[in-house]
Amino acid sequence: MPLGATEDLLKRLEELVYVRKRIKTGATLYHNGSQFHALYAVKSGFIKTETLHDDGRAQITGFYMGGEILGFDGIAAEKHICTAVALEDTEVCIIPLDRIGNNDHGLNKLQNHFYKLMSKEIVRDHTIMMLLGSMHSEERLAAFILNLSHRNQLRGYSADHLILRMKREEIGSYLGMKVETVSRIFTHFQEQGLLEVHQKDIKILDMAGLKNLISNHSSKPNLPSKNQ
Amino acid sequence: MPLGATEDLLKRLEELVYVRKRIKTGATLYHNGSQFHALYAVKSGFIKTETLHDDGRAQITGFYMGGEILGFDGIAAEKHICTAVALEDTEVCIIPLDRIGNNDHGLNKLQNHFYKLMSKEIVRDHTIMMLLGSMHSEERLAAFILNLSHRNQLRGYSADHLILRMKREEIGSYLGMKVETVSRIFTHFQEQGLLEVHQKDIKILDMAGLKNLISNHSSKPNLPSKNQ
DNA sequence: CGGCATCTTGAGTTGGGTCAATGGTCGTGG
DNA sequence: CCACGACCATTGACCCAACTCAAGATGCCG
Repeated sequence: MPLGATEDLLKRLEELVYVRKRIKTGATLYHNGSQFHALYAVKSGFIKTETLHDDGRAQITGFYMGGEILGFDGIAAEKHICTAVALEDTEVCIIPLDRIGNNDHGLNKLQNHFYKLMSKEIVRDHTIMMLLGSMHSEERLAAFILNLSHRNQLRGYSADHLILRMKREEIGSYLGMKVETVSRIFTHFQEQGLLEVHQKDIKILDMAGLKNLISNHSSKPNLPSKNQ
Repeated sequence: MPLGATEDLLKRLEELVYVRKRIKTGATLYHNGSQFHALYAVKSGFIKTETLHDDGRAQITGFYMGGEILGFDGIAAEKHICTAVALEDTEVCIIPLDRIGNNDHGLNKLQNHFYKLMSKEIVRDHTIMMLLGSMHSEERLAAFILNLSHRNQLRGYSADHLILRMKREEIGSYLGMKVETVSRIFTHFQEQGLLEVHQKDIKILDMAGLKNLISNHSSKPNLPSKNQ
């Protein structure tokens, strides 16, 4: 989720909210069903959120890296509807939501910021719905890589060198496909000269080629619908 | 999107926000890319929102009926990222967002309500990601029908009699499948004695059977992932 | 160096897509 | 009131993208 110029917000938050928390690789920050207490801003590290279905199926709903905020799902019912797990040692800032409501200190802008953040999360979700609902596997993976690249860049890192924090299975869960498919597509992209892949170390060789893959490919399920 | 006991909020809004708007069948409330001005509460009627991809592909991201609020996607960048189209003659209340920010009149609770509504939208989106990412077509359609039924019930109507406001193609776009598949599954459900289908008029004959279909069926893409 | 987890690759199957034809339903005009 | 045409829904036959199952390969950690 590209947060853009949220840096100022984060700085202001740091002044207000000094409570930090460290989560070790594999540990959970909150659980599906647990009471909602606060939002969390990722300081460093990497977190995945996943929803569990009754029958055991899981869907990863998001990956969060430095500068991004998670936990918005918990506000609605005051309990979380997904589980947040650290994929590497991670440090978060805890943001109790009531702080945001009490705007005695001219924090009105903060409120607006939060509306925007939540809206951004909604926009992100719509993008993923688009991915899942109307793109082929190759397009989804290309879009995923490009998104990670973009976020890497926003955080001041290279746009064409990524180190994946999640395993293939998790990419698959996020993008709605099986591990084997993810793996095959990585191989394929490498054969096409789009990527150079060494396990979790990815170099983007042909950014334009990847982008092209998304916009030019033909449709899967749906055509534009001119209602009426 | 089940909004539950939002009735009181709507009532209070009505006092504040007397601006109404009527949208005829097929007309749009706002467009992809247009400036964000306000949120909209559906008074009566039915609205779909759809995102357009550059290459012409479309994905329907939501259906909104009486008592539900749309437009949250526009807050982030102050422009809408989807298009809202009325599927039948519809009346909405216009909710300019700045009203929510200015809480001189003890509207703090209103703010919190809005956080909750946005969070609910996020939760809803996660549910759909789950649908699209890890369920088979039959399960998706079953979940869709059950969701409509539930919302119908919340609004005081029958739980087992629905009149679909959208066409098959739109259901397909929302659920990530083609019209033909939607149609075949309706036929199949009818053969199974789960539904009685006459065009857009749907009677649910076996609610339990539909629910069962969702939780008991085996997985498609992903198994639970016990990280580490 | 061995054991375990993750990733890759292959072969075979299938759910759902494509294409094409038919059947309903509704609104409009003669 | 009926006929025509437009749009939508259904059905069938065929096909392919992605899944399943089954080895291997690779890498990691004790």
